[in-house]
Amino acid sequence: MKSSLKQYNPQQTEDAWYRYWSENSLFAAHPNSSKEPFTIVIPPPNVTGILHMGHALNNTIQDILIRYHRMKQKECLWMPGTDHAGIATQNVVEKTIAKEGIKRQDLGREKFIERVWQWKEEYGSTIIRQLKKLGSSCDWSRIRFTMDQEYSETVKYVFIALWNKGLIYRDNKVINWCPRCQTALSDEEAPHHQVEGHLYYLRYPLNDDPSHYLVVATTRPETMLGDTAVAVNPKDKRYKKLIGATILLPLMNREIKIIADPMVDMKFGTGAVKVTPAHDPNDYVLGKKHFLEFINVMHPDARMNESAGKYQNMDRFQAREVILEDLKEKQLLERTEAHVLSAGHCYRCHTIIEPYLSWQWFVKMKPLAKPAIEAVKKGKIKFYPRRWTKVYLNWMENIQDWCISRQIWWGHRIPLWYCFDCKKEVFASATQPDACRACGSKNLIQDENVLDTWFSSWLWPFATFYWPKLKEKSPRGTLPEEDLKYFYPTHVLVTAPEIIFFWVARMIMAGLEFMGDIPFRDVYIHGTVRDIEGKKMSKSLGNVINPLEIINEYGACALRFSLISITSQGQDVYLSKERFEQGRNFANKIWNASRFIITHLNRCVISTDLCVFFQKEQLSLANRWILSRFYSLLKAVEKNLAQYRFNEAANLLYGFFWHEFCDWYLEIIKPDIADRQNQIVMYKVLEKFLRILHPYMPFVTEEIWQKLCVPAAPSQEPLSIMTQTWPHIQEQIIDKKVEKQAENLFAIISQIRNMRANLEIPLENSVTVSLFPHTKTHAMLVVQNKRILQTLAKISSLMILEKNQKPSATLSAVTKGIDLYLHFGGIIDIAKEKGKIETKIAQVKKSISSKEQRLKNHDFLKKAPKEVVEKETESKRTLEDELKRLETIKEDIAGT
RNA sequence: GGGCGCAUAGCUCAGUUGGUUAGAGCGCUACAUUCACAUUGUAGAGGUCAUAGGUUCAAGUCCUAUUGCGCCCACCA
Repeated sequence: MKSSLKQYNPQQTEDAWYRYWSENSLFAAHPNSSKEPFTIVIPPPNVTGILHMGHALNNTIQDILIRYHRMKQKECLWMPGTDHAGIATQNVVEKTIAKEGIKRQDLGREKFIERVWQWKEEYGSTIIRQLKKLGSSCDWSRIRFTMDQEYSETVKYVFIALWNKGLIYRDNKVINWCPRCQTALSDEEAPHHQVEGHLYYLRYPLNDDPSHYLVVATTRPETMLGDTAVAVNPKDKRYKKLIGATILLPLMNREIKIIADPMVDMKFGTGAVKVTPAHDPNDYVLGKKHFLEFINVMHPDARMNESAGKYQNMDRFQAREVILEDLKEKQLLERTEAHVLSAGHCYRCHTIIEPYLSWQWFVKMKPLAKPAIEAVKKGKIKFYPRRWTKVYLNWMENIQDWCISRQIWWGHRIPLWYCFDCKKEVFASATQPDACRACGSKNLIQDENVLDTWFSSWLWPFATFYWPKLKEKSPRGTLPEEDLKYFYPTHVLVTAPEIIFFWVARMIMAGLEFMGDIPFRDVYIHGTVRDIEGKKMSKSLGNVINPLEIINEYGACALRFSLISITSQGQDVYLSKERFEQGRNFANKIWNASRFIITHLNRCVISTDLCVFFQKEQLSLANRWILSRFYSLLKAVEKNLAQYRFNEAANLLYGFFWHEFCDWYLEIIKPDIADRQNQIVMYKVLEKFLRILHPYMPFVTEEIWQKLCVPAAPSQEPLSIMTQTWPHIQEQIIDKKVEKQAENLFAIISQIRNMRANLEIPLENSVTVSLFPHTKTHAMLVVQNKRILQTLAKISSLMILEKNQKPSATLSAVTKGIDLYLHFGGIIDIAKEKGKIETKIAQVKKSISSKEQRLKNHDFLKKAPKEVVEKETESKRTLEDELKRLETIKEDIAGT
C-alpha cells in the first residue's frame, strides 16, 4: 500500500524516535541536588514473559507518570529489570530440553542451570525489546535481573540477616505441594478454585464388631490409605459411645482409633471424619494434637508409594478409581454424591495441589508485618483506589508464616550449610564456610533447596540500587549510598491486584525491615485486562489480543491511548480489537490537523511570548475562548493525573483537541488563517497541546513537534518534546464567561444548521436568517460575531428582530431566497421561564440561609469536625455563586 | 462463612467533596467528498441512572433493604 501524506504512519516514526531518545540518553537519571527526584521501579516482568495487554497497560501508566514528571522538570528514574521467575522459567527450559528427549535429572543440577542461563541469554530480553516498542522511557543503563551476581549477594545478605534474627525456621508440616513441578509452594502460590467433584461415603468397620461400621465422607478417597484415626465431635450423641473404640481400616487392615475433637463439624457429611495427618492441613493439626501417626502414602509426583500397599506406583487419580472399585466390591462404598469443592491449584501449571507432609523452611511473618500494618494505617503509604487498603490490612493482620524453600534448581540456593559429620550445626553463610563450628569438620554441604522467587522480588526497590554495599561503587560506577539517598523511597508503585500479597505487601515489609523506610508512597492498583466477555485474557482461552500486533497495525500511540482511555480507576478492562481504532483515529486526527497548521504557519510567530501577547492584544472571542479552554484543560489534566485518573485526563485531551480545537476553532479561523493573531494562538495552542499529550502519545507528538518547532538547520543540542517544560497554568487566561459566550454562539450555529438539515437546504445555498434573541447578551453576541455565523452556518444576511417584530411562525422557509426565523434558545415561554428561575432562586436562598445559620451556631462549630465545617463553608460559597448566576439569567430575561 | 466490586443510551463504559439541560466511543438514521483529515464533517434518534424506602433546599452520586452478575479471602472433610 502506498503511504499517503493524509494518514499518519507510525511505522515510519516510532522506532526512529525511540532510537533518538536512547542515543541521546534522554531516559538516564542521576542524583541531582538541584532537582526534585521522582522514582518508579518497574514490576519486573518474568524473563519468560512476552508482552501481553496487562504489561501494556501497566507500563503505559508508568510511562505516563514518568514522562509527565520529567516534563515537570523532576529528575525521573524509571528503574527497569526482569525477574528470574524460578518455577516458570525452569518449566520453560524443561519443556525445551524435553524436545531433545532429556530430563533435567539427566543433565544434573549444574548442567541444567547452565542451560537455563543459556536460554536466558537468548530469550530473556524479548520482553525488554517489547517494552521499548511500547515507548517505555526506562533508564536502561540501570537494568537489573533478580539473579545477577550482585542481586544474589543482596538476597543472601537478607536471608542471613533474618536467620540471625531468628525469623527463619525449619519445620515438617503439611504444605502445598505441586506434583507436576515437584516443589513446595506458598499459600499465595496455590489459589483455590472450585472443582466439580464427588463426596464418597465410605464404611469403616468397627474392629470389635465387623458387621457394624462407621460411615465417613471424603472427596479424596485415595488418602484413606494414610488414615491413622477417625474423628467425631465429643458432643455428637450418635457416636459418643464409640469414642476410644478402634476401626479396622479397610484395604490396609490397620487398626485405627476413633478420637473426639471439637474441630469436627457435626453437620457436615456423617459427622465422622477420616483423619490423614500427612495429607491434609486440618488432619495435620489433629494429628499433632492427638499424637497420631503420620503416614505419607505418596511419592513427590503424586504416585502412591510403598506405604500404599498394593496401590503402589499408581497415580493418585488412578488409585482413587481402583480403591473405589475395591471398596464397592467389599460393599464398603455406601454412596457417592456430586460435590463442588475448592482445591488449591499450582499458579504456574494449574495442577491440583497435594497437601503434603515435608520439611520446609519458613519465615516468621508476624514481626515483619507489624510495622507494615502501621505504615499503611498511618497513611504513610496510600492505596489508589482506596478500597485495597482493607484487603491489604486484612491479609497482613492474618498473616501466615511464609514457606520459602522450593525443590527446584533455578533460583537462589539457600545459603545454609550442614555439617556432614556431627549433624548438629546448621550455618548461614554467604560463602562456603571453612569448617563446622561444633566439630571442626570440613565436610560441609549446602542446602539443596532454592528460595521462592518472591524472596528476591520483595527486595526490588532497594536491591536494584546495589544495597547493602553502600560505599562500594556498583558495576555501573554509581555509589549505592548516593542513589538510595536520592531515589529512595520511590514515589509510586503501579501494579495489578493479583500481586498485592505476593509482592506489594512483602516489599513494604522488606523496605521497613532493611531500609527502615517505606519503599513507596503510593500504590496504584489498576484493573485486570479481560476480553469483551469478561474473561481473563489467557493463551489457553485463545482470547488474547496481542499488543504487538496492535502496535504493528495501529502504532504504539494508538495502543497506549486506547488502553488508557478505557481504563477507569481500578476497574477491570474489557478489550476488543475495535477499541484500538479510536486511538488510531485520534493519532491520525492530530496528524492531519497539525499538517494543516504547519502548511499555513508563518514561522515568525513562533518566538512570540504568549502571556505578553495576551495582555497587550485585543483578542477575538474565538482566540480568547480556545486559550481559556486550553488552560482549563491543562488544569483538569493535572488534577486528574495527581489522582491517578488517567482515563479522565485522556478523555479530556481527546475531547478538547477533536471537538473544540478542530471542529470549532480551526473551522472558525480558517478564512482568516493568515491573520497574525490567529497564527499566534493557533501555533501556541497546538504546541502546548502536543506537550501535554506527549506522556500519552509519545511518538506522534514528537514527530509533529519536531516538524512544528524545530528549524531545518541542525542544532547542537538534541531537541525533543520529552525534555520540554510542562506548560504552566495561566489562571489569568482562564475566563469562564468567555467560554460560556462561545458556547452560546456555537449553540446558535448548531440550531441554524439543524434547521437547514430539517429543511433540506444544501450547504451551497446561502440563507437569510432572522434572529429573535431572548436576551440582550445574546443579541450582542450575535452582532459581534456575525462573521463566524456567516462562515460556519453559511448565512448571506442576518437580521436581528425586535420584540414586537415576532414572526408568525417560529421557523419557516419563505420565498426563493429562503429566510430562517430563529428563536434563540428554542421556543421558550418567557413567563414560564421566569417562574422557574424565581423558584430556583428562592430555593437556593433558603439553602444559603440554612447554611448560614448552621455556621453561626456555636454548638455546631464546637462539636463538628473541622472538615465538616470547611465543607459547609465551601458549599455555601458554591450556593452563592449559583445564586449570582441565576440572578444574571433573571435580569437577562427581564431585559428582552 | 467473611470481604470487595458492578448494575447508567442498542453495545462497551465514564460520571471526582451531592449542585445548571446525565456524557463518551462504537453502532444506527439523513445529508455532505476538489477545501488538513471518509481513520472525515454536519445534523438526528436513543435514558423511569437495577428495585423499594430514607436523608437533603437539591440524589445517578449519600444511607438502609432487596434482586441479579463478577471477583478475592477462609482449615466444609
